[in-house]
Amino acid sequence: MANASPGAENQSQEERFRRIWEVVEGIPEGCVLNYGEVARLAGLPGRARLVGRALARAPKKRNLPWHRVVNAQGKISFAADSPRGQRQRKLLEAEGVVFDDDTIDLDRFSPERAMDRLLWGP
DNA sequence: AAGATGACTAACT
DNA sequence: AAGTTAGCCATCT
Repeated sequence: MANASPGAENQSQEERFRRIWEVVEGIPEGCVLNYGEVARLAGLPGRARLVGRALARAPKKRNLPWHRVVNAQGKISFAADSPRGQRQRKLLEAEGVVFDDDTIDLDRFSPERAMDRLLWGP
């Protein structure tokens, strides 16, 4: 039988998650990327929501820098007063990401910009 | 099994 | 500036 096992259908989904996790792992310290961007880089354009799902289901074991993913407005996608929201903000601030009234300047803290800093200096 | 939900976003009011 | 709408689609009820 070609694909009667329940696991077979989940294979491609697992594959997508893995690609998303790989992209997130590639975000340098002190940088952030938004969900849509991560999706694009993972070869899944237009599927920002899938990135959120993938992060929610990421194995703890993997030690993903999940906190470096924020929404397209440069804001944390958890309520600012929620435990998760505060934890994410703390993690980011600890690596030098600056919040301007709950909002991060995505250009300033993009990995692209980090590369420019390396080449041209701050 | 069908409908709601959501760690989203771009495009419109 | 802030709210709504339409795409998105795997998971959860």
